[in-house]
Amino acid sequence: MANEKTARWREITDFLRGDVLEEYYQPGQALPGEAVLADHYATSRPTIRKAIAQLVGEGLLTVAHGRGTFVRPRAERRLILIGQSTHADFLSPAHEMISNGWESVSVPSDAQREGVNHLEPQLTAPGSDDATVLRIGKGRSVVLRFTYWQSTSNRVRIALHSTVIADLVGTVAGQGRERTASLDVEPADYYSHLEKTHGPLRWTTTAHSAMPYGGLTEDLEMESTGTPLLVVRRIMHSHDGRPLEYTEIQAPGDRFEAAATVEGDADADGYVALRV
Amino acid sequence: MANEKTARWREITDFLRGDVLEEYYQPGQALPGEAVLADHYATSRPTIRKAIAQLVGEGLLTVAHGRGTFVRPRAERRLILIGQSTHADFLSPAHEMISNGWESVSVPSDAQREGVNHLEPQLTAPGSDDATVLRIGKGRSVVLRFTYWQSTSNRVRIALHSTVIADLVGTVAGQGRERTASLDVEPADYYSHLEKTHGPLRWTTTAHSAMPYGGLTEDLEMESTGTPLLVVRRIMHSHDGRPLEYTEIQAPGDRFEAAATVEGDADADGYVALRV
DNA sequence: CATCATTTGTGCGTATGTATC
DNA sequence: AGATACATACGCACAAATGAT
Repeated sequence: MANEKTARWREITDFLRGDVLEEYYQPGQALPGEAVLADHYATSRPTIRKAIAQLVGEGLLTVAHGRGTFVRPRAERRLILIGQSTHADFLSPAHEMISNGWESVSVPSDAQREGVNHLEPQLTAPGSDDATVLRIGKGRSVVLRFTYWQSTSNRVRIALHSTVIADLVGTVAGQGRERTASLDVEPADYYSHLEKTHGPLRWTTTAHSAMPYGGLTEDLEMESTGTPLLVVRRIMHSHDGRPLEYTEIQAPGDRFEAAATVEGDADADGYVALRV
Repeated sequence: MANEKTARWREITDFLRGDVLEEYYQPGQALPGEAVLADHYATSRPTIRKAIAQLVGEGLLTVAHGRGTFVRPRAERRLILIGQSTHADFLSPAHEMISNGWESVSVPSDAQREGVNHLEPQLTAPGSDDATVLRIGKGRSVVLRFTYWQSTSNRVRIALHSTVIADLVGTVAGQGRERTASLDVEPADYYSHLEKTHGPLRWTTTAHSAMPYGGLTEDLEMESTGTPLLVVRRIMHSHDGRPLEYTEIQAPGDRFEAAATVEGDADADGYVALRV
């Protein structure tokens, strides 16, 4: 026997997914209310809600409080060109991004970061990602800069972080909580300084995906679930291969893609968002 | 006043996420049982389950029926090198991937595809993605090949698809359901044939992320939720920019990253999985 | 502007099933 | 076999957002 019974909510998930993929419910269209669906499938509202939650997690539906459940339209993805020959410091103050259709925005999570402003260099202990990527111990110090950019054309946001090993742009004395530092180099001069002291520089660019958590979904104004992040990392290496700095771009995965090589005319309109 | 009340399950989500990120619960470690947590936070089991479900969706926890809830360890990511100069046909029969540490595997969803075998060229109507990427109408035909590869070293899987516009490798007569076709070119010769007839070829390689759905999570043996896909697409263009074929790689987003440029010695061990 | 119907969100209780050890 | 832990499912009540009246 052993009837291999599938959970009711999974069955309903499959039914609804089928209806969405076959465009029985079309993009942007509202699904019947939860009560109606519960009635239709002869089940309870919690079971329907579970099925819907699953499809939201798969990126196929969005739910709007008080309005209804909708088929999520697929957005066009803009390109982040990676592995380019030029390697600008996107976190340099007054970067040319402003003239390229981006504007700096403040985000909800700014409220939690008292006294820390966008682009203001901040001396801190490395996070575990920082420590791994830069191959340093947790006892060392890094200079952190970050900001949020919003495209003026379509309001899509990205988060930008830069992490530099602190010793390279300043003098760090002591360690742990006793640590003091004087930063000898202006942020605008970081890249040229590092080129002088550790060049010729080499670069590694990677793209991966992850799920956003905490306030990031709100900061980037993403759908709360069902949208992965596209994370682009560019690591600056010294001439002998030691990591010096890295720039991380966090972008909504439904609105951006990374491209290594592009077919000719794609460059034309606002299709290319960033050259990394 | 206006107390801005946050939902209880969100508060608990934040508590638990903090505990995980600060490694109060360490990677691989089990959390207390749902009943214990419910008691600890003076709430009910469904509320605890909702918080846990959220963190599973964020990729921080995994739940094992009958065993417990665990902090998800972070796996190393292997590289998919994109934008390389060589452009092999990964779907060619007996491709050298076998000698490079990959083996072909059958997957659960094979059971649903009656009569269709891996790597067996299949004449079909283009899916909506195919139609968009290849810039053809739904009325045209394409030749589809696909297979699943598993790394012999760490058992990680990827899915590979290739879609060729059917006219380019065979003769299609009629349309719609009346369509018949004779494929004039052997799959092993697709690339050389297209080079001859439409070369010199040009290539575009992109990487994006998306949420997997349907049987794909099982086929790739991914965590059922909380893991995005990394999708790498390589499009073959004719000398005059017309898309001819495209190869799509679907990989678990927690196990792979795409890299455009790599720092020297990364090549050494099994770190580089694929050159696309 | 206020009200009301509709729709989704939150939360608890309860019962039972199934997997693991 | 029994204990423990997670999974499924239903019912209920009330809160909050939305849009129409």
